[in-house]
Amino acid sequence: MAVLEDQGYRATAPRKAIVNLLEQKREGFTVEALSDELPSVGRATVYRTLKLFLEAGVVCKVPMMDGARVYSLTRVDDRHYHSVCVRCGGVGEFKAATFDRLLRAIGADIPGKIIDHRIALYVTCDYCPADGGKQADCSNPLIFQCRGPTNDT
Amino acid sequence: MAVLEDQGYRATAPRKAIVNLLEQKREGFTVEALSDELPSVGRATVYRTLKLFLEAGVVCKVPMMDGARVYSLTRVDDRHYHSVCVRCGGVGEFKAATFDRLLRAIGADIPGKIIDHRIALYVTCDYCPADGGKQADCSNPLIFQCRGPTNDT
DNA sequence: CTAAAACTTGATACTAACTCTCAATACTGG
DNA sequence: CCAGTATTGAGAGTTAGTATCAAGTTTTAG
Repeated sequence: MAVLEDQGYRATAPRKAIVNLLEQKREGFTVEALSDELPSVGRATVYRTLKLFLEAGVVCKVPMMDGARVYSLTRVDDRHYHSVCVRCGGVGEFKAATFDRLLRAIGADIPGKIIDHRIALYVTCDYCPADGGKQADCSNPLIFQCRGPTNDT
Repeated sequence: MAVLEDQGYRATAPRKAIVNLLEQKREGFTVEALSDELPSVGRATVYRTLKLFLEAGVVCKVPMMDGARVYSLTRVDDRHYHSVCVRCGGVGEFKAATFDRLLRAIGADIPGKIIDHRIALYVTCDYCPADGGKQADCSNPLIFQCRGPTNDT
């Protein structure tokens, strides 16, 4: 919220309501679903606000395995990658120095310069009830740290 | 085309027309755009055919930087990654053993099992006319081989 | 070769997911 | 409190894609 105010946006009631709801969500969500949970807020406003949040970095847009794209609250501020559990739907964020380094290395092999990338991993997380229980039952911490095999720091 | 017949589909005129057009495309394309270029083929058929081609592995669905998803003819048969030039729009395919290996390693750091991934790199390719000329002028080979830094084979 | 069966097509209707418009409302600084 | 700016909500409009179904093709059995 403060992030928005820093950028000159107002902290209005609808926006607060949305942030509030976002903070409780471990799964990615569609704008439509969010809107349904906030009948007091107009659909257009939810769309507008999410777009605003995306630009402000408050949320990330994450591709699902079926190609659908959902939003997810940003938990790790700087450059990170996403993992999505196909069972509980939890959207995790992780940093991976190795990935970063590898991207640079690959950049050297590719006839061109890498200026951006899109990376998402689909997983079955260890915290899911094995019986495929609901997302709410999953204690996945959602934030990981990956060292990778060649980390030498 | 043969791929389709192997799977029991018929090689009909519309399908041939579509494959034909695809082979000339270096850029990713939307179904809509393709359909415009094939006025003799119904829109629904183009959609159906592309979906069929996607399942048969004849084309890939590649995310653009703005989130739009376009199709692109498959040039490398087995597991590969995509690079998209943001200038010429050329969709390249490359294999990267390092990536594969790294994914496995990261899998060990993540509390869960990686079952799939989505990776795309956005580049400015070296073959583009520096003045940002058209895609047609770009001689990007579209297929690369990336060894990466830790390749020991 | 012929006819029935199976597959494929095209036109159109329909749906989902947004975006746009604009009058009404809420905030803010002075 | 007031004027000016930002924000909102409702609904119309757009875009991309799916569903339906009668008509046309291709294949297969005879």
